[in-house]
Amino acid sequence: MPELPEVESARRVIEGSALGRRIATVEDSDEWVCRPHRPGDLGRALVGRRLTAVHRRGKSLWCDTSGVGRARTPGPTLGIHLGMSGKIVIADRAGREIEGGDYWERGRAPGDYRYARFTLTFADGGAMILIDPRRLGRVRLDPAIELLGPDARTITPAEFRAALSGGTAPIKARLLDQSAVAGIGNLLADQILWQAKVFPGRPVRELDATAVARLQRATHRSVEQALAGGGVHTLSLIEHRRPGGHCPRDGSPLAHGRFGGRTTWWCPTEQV
DNA sequence: TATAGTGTTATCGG
DNA sequence: ACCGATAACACTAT
Repeated sequence: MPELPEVESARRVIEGSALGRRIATVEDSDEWVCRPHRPGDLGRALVGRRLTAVHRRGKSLWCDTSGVGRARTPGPTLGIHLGMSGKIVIADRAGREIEGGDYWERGRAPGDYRYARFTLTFADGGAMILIDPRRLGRVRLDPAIELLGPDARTITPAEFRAALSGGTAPIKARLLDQSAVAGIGNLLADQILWQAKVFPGRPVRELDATAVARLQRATHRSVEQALAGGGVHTLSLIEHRRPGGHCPRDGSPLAHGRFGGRTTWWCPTEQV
């Protein structure tokens, strides 16, 4: 289930395997995932076009589309959000599947399309499919990407300081606020706070400059480690984030509670 | 059987 | 109005 690193691997799969193929049919009948569009809207907008590029900011993906036929005017962008249980599957011409990242701990058999919520069929016979059991993902045209904060992978120190300044929210709630910093989910937030040795419930206005700097470095380090390791599950705190788990640095029993509306785990001796 | 869950957003309350 | 907390969304796994 995707946070920034998993969404980036889905982006790379689309980039490597879906660009340039002409869209022949669109299955957009899931009115919840495709809201506010009506069934048929996405098909009318996309059939005959090709995906020409795929971008990511935070956990949001969007594809540029070509003009139809010889028309120069590009089409709308196709926005995709994976929600909590979304996954991109690409089938090549031979029907073989490439999955968008291995972040689904629970395996899915190739060819299991029970939870297909949106499908582009290409003229060459392949397809790009959004598999999403919980239907918390989203597909829509021309999504408002500008509402998101700077991407957590590339945010600058000045942008990071601005994102954390002002307000009274616990730092964990602010890290989860996609309009402040885009891409940090519940697990990544716990890892970042643990790495920076900051208590998740600390109000942002109480953070001094050194804590903010530690948080920024921890954000970059955690994102890069998760990208290299194949997902947020491979991060050190996350592997111990369960009942009976201990801090991988000092061995203290981990504490858990609720901040920003989400279950939170932390080291009660190091995170202050 | 009851509950929690790696995300987002509308709504509620201070 | 601003800010933060909460419930709802739909479904699966424990």
